[in-house]
Amino acid sequence: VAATIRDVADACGVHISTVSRTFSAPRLVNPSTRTRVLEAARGLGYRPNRVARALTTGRTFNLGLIVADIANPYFPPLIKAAEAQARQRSYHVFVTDTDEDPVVEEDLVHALAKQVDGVVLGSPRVRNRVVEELHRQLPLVVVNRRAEGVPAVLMDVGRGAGAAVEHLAAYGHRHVALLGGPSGSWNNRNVCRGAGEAAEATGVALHVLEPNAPTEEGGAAAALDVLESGATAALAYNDLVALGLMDELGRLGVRVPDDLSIVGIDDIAVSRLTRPRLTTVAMPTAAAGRMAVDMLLQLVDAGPEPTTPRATLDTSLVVRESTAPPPRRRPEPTPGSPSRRDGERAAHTHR
Amino acid sequence: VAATIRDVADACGVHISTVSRTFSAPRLVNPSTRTRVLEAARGLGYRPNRVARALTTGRTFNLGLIVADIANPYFPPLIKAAEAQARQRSYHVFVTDTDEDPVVEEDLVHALAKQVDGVVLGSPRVRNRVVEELHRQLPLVVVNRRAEGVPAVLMDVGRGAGAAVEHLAAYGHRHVALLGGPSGSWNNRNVCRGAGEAAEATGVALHVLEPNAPTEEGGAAAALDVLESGATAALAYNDLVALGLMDELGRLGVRVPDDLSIVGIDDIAVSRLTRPRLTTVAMPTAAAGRMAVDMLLQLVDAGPEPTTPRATLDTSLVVRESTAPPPRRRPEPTPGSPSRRDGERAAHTHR
DNA sequence: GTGAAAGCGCTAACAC
DNA sequence: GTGTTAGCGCTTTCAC
Repeated sequence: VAATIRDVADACGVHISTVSRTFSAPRLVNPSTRTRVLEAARGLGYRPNRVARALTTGRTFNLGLIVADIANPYFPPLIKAAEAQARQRSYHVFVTDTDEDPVVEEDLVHALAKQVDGVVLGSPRVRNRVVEELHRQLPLVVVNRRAEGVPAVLMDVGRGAGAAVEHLAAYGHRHVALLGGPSGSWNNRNVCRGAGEAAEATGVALHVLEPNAPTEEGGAAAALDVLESGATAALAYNDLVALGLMDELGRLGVRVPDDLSIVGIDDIAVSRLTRPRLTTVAMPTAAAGRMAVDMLLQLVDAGPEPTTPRATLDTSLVVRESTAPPPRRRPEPTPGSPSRRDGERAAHTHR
Repeated sequence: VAATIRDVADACGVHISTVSRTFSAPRLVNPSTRTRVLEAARGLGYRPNRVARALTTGRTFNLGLIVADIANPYFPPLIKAAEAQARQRSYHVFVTDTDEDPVVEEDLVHALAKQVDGVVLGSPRVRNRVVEELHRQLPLVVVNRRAEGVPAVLMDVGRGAGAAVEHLAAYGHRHVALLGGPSGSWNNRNVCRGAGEAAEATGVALHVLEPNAPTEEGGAAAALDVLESGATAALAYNDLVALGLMDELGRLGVRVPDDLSIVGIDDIAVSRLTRPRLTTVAMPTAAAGRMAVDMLLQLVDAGPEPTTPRATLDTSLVVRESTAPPPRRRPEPTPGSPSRRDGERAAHTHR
């Protein structure tokens, strides 16, 4: 039902190549015929078919952006910055979510392959081997991952995690629990490394706990483990985990920061709105999104550089209210505090 | 550099159509040649070019999902549900963000047009005329918008807003401030209507304030207006606005709910983590996402139905801790409380 | 400045 | 079951 280039050509008695030029290289066509074509096109509601165009030119003017979990507030600033940057260069960004599943992630790159001019892989969950392999098949920039020969935007979370541990040590904490994240995540390895080194340097005992899901639920689920570990402070893989933990501790009658200190990582928007406000390691996600798009576009326009670009952005510790000196006695749950997360929900709904 | 269908055909001495069939209609080709083709394909790293395929078939097996602001936690559950539903039917979802800009929104639909089999327009900001026009050009399902002849998934936020006002009235509030949202939003019109009707019915005076951005910043910016309005309670266009307002009121020394009650709309995940926990109107966003994809796929597979489907989902008031009876005296800001949002940030960063 | 012709990578009748 | 042919909508040499 949509008008094609031929309809427009017929409508104003020119060859299709003239119509084509009017849209892709207007300067090559006589101004008067150009306006005639444009008018006919408008009358018919014609728009060049981007799929057909892509088939001949090999260019789509789309970029793909793949993230592990779009519901994690960590990603939106990165996404929006990437989109803004791309839009400025007349590219569109297609965002997709892998649900933290490496298989889905790999599948998505392949699915996007010919439909975009390049892909930004945000915090990949696939293994390095796969990243390198994918990079051979299409322009690829990776965020928070080091892979051989693959352009990358890195955020120095190791330092940030280290600063967090030092901050806790300075308060006098001697036992810190570390709530790990996805094992496929470069980010997580760096958190562990950075925290570990700082712990060693400051003589703090680091209790590394099994990773749960990197979500509020994961954080809530870890509450008892944290208490049992005997730690007086916890460093969480991300703010969501920290917030979930903090909330669950509240239910258990453990006060933050009086009984237990908590540090998150990411500095998502809401961390500033909770009570207590969350102490956290701020990640420069917007800058990372912008930069990833810049690198990708350079890759697309100019081909692979002789030297693979790699940018590392600084993180910084933001001290708010969820950290304090350790209590005299180790924290314990107050028996009798119910732990139902949605108790308030069932009772009051209209109709 | 990527292998084409011809490379595979040559590699195993068959015609390209046989290769084509092995991928799009395997049952039509002899099992033995099929495995030969498959092996050659694997050896060459061949994958059918989805763009080329789309050009002939007219089908991409992609869906577009356009949202006003991906950073608004209202959308992710809808997005994830839509993706899950689509994935189950082997479709991919491309998400894009309009930045609340109607012009970008319209442009995005056109850009997506031939690259997807249909689009879900989540909470459109464009005018109805435009929605109807777009619907004529490609399969389209709209969320939270009624437009002539356009399939829609609606959430009955009017009722929810009404329930919120009734809840406040029952507590004894007589003056309620209403913080409106984007004027292009059907949702906002319904909030206003629902709240207005309930206010009338319960004898509550509704103070409708100028809409700010539907974000935390917008809510914070409205704090003084709310106080000046003389209201003892506020209903916000969404949870983000409510949370921003609540936080700013805290800075001004106004206590929630003791001095002022607040009700949000959406029930985003974090509304359960703030102190006080936010009373809000829960929106069934995940169900809406699922349903929108179902409708769209039906539209794509079966063509337009004789009768345009329209589903309306219920909303429900979730009473938490941000509402209470009005104070004896009207709330006033405590002079001397500074209102710097990021004051804590500048001071403590490592290096 | 414009037309003619070839072809991007694939599918879909239609023969055989 | 497989090969042949035409063509999806567009761009891009190459002539004129």
